[in-house]
Amino acid sequence: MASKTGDETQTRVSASKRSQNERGIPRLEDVAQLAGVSTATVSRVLNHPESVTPQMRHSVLTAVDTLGYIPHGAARALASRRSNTVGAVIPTIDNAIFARSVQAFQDRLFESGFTLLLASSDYNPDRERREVQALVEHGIDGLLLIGESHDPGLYELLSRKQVPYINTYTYNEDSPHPCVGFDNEQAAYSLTSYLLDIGHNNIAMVAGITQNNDRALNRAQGVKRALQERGLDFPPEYYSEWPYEISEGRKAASQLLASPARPTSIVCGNDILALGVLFECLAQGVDVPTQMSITGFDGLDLAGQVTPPLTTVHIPSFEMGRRSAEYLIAQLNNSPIAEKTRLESSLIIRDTTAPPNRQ
Amino acid sequence: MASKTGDETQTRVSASKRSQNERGIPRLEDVAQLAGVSTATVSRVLNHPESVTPQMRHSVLTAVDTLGYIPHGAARALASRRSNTVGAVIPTIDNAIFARSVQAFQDRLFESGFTLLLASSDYNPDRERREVQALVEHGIDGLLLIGESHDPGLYELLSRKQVPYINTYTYNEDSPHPCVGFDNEQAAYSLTSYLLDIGHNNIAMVAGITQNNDRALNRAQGVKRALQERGLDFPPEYYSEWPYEISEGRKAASQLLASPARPTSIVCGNDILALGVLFECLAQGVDVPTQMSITGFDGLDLAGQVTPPLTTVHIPSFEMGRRSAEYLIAQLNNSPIAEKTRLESSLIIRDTTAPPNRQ
DNA sequence: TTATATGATGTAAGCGCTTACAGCGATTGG
DNA sequence: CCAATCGCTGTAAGCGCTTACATCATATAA
Repeated sequence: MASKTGDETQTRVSASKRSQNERGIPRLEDVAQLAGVSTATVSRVLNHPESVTPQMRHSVLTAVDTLGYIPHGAARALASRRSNTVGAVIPTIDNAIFARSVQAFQDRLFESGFTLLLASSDYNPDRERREVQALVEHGIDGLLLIGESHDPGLYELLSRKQVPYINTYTYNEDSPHPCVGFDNEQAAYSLTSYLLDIGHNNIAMVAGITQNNDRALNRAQGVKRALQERGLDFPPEYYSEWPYEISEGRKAASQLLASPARPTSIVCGNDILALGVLFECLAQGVDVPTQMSITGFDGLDLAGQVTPPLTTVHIPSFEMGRRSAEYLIAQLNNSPIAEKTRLESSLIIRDTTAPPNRQ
Repeated sequence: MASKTGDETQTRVSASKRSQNERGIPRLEDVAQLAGVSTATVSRVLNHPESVTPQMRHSVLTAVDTLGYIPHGAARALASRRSNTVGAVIPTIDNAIFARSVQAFQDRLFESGFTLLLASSDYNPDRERREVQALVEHGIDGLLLIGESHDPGLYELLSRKQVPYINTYTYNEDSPHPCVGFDNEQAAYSLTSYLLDIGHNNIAMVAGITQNNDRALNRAQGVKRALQERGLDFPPEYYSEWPYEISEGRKAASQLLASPARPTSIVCGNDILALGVLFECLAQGVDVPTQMSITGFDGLDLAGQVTPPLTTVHIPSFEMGRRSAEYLIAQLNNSPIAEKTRLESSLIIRDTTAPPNRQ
């Protein structure tokens, strides 16, 4: 009866009921037809298998299989108001640290049936807003952002569209936004304090570009606070900002090394910059750590492999990714979950730091 | 007249015409209402602005603006059979080389209005197939893949769904699949020939894992071919395969260095492995290049920054990403474009290679 | 002037799903 | 024994767009 082409019932709607899929791609209706059930039932076995008898389930699944049926995501999203897609906009894809977070984020999402839509903004807030808009248009159910300072239009967009989001790589008690991260300022403060404790009072900083980058800014602020607490400060030539590239780190170091009053240590905004600084020192025959102490930030694998291995701050990149996914999943299920979670970073003291060489 | 809630016309279809969007999110219909035009017109100004009078365009755009309207991607995709979304599945996100390609790929797509859906497979073909399936479900218009050897089910899926795709990081004249890439085998062959030419005949290889990785396999084959051409071959302990990690490269090197008959040079499957090998040699006091020559593959920035800078093969990662995007865009517009494009890699001789030290 | 082409807009039928609701047979309680 | 309940399945109304087609006003040709 139902297993034939049949569309006798004079529903006025279905003037167009193509008995077979044109274009050759099977639709849910084709599955229903082949299994001899209604489309509703097919939809149920696909989405709520427990609400259907085992034999139904079996015959539908068989039909799905023989047709090689693949659900049409857009149609599904339109009808269910859920895309099972989550977005992430990161400053750059070309950074192992973000990569690790994103990997963890994606893996956790995958477990729960979500697909990740990834975009990068190249550290440009305007581009970030546009990327977010594109993602929102594509119907993402949730969004991951790096850091806290974003274009106001971006936040407005999200609230207008009621898209749950999470800021990561940052932790700010007083922020109105949910976040999963660590305290960059505090971490930089501790790191600098360690340097001060072992006797350095001649500290320079090779910072990242702080404009539009709250993480870089907070790190620089943490360093300054530690200094000021001991009555110290940067002379102007001891503080500079650079893009996160090894070659930039080298340039920064070469400036500092050429300075009449060399610092005894260089704090860097991240490991990439620190590696550049280290390589330049080595190239110029400046011994590390006896003649120069160097610190990084991020805890890249690489930092532990170079000679001498780099003193740095390990940040919970994996955990941030995973927890961020969990936050969004919870939001989407209306499960309770903390709006902010603070993770710890830790100082890893290796061989690029030592007390200064008193002369 | 039309600017009011009005739905007097007794169309039977619209039993449900909510005069205003519930849930507060404006729909295209709300824009039409506010602008006093039909939904078709709004759709036109959004998608084919040239087909509409300037004043129409203006008033519609104004309405879009005041409502903060954002198109609903799923609905658009369903109606137009185009998602403006392109997928990419890469083995790992945690590799600067893929990152650069993906960046270029994304940038080019962005120019043409596409959004990138990125996934990673962790070098696992089964997972790759599942990721592709998820992407296809989400309605991607095209797909980028790394390498040529993929699960047969994956290829079948793509052809059944008629999704255009491109293989990259590989170039194979005889493949039935479209590709944009370079010849890994040939590049490895040239590299090895160079080593042979400067006098090495005691060459070991620290390869990547070749299972399910045609690039790694081809590189290993290229090395072997160069060797065999001169009547040489690997003794068993001179060839081994390792995951792409610096620490693995160190382990590999430490085995080789402990061997009774040390090679005079080590060819590595990629730069990461080579860096590990280099670091281990340095740590063990083996001078590079006088006591050991080392080569990498990929041309990471980092490779040129370490001391001594690494001899490696530069691969056209940026170009591959960009060209791949162009291939897919052309396919989607039915524009003519070559099915295969061969790009060049180039040998970069730096300071980790030198003639062997005759003793 | 009238017929015809032209260009801009409106009408409404879907795109392929999900899901509220209705229907129906089997079970259960009184 | 009948009504109420329960568990499963089917019916059909959308979800928010795009686009073929119809319509209408205006320009053009004859």
